[in-house]
Amino acid sequence: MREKSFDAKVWQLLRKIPRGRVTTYGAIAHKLRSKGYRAVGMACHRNPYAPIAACHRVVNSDGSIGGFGGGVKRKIRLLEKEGVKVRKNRIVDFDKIFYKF
DNA sequence: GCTTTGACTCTCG
DNA sequence: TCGAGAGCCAAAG
Repeated sequence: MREKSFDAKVWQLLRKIPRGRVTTYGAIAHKLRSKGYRAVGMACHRNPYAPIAACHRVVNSDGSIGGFGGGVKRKIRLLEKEGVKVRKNRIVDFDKIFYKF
């Protein structure tokens, strides 16, 4: 695996996130040796692996949901369904469910 | 090939 | 706790 665009790498990483766990754009960017936090977010938005890449499991560094194509509410709903508790657009026990690569 | 945009993050008040 | 401003990277036009 190589010769892939920055976005492709992001999608590959997202798919590694276990269910019930969340990560941050910064963590992904750091893993990619880049500071393109924003680029990571765009990769999710442009992600063709919608159901494969856990774009909804990626949140802001503060544990806030951030944004989601289609509605943040939708993202929260998915997270709660996976076992992640969300309170006022913020992840509960974010430090505990935070997935480190 | 340069300019604009975006699902971000950090710092200051 | 919340709001505003500045900085960084990559893809699309």
